[in-house]
Amino acid sequence: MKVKSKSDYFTREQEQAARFAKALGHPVRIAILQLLHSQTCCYHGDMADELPVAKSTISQHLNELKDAGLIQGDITPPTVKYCINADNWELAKKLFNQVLE
Amino acid sequence: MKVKSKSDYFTREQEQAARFAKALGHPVRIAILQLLHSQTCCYHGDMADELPVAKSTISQHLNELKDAGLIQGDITPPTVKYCINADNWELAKKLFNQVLE
DNA sequence: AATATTGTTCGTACATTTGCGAACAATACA
DNA sequence: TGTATTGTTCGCAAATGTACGAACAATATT
Repeated sequence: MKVKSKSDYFTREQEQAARFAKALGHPVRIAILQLLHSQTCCYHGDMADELPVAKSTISQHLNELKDAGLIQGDITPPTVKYCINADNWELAKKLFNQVLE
Repeated sequence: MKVKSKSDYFTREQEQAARFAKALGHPVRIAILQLLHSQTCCYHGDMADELPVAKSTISQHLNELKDAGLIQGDITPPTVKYCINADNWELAKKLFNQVLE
């Protein structure tokens, strides 16, 4: 007998808004997004120089932003150039504004 | 000898944006904000009826939203009427929009 | 083939978050 | 004074998040 799954209680918009918000919910990730947006610093290594955390930690934060769809990586070894996913960023802003109409 | 504290690496805006975002980073809390905004359901008990979590869990989520400054509670025992903190909600939206200019 | 550069993954440790039911507090009512 | 009603707090368990250095992978350079 099938019990109503938890994901049925929330709309896709609610889940998506929460997902985006969670990804933004750390100062390092906010800073990463701003660095990416400034265009002067799209490479992982450049960010590691700017931010007060280990590069492995930055890798994790980059992954979370990537999984949330807020950024995308352009791999040309040995460097990786990260960019903001403009479409999803717009979507995120739209959802946030939409939460309270 | 004073070592640079971690909070010095991020601006107040970055910290505040991350704080708001973190508070929004859960479907239940998104739903709570929307229920509050709909005005038909400002009491804790009403939310407990709508949401698929225990009332004690809702209490925790309400506290997190309150601590983040996104809502405020109007206590008239035995009920508590929660309302959105409009000023901070505006600030949050402003900060989110401001993150990427 | 060695070496250097860039970034990810792994292993570990610790803190925070999420969730529940039980117990508690505070008021209103019988 | 019982007894509902409404929410919060407590105690616990499990999951997730944060952070680091070491090890690894992939390429470019010597």
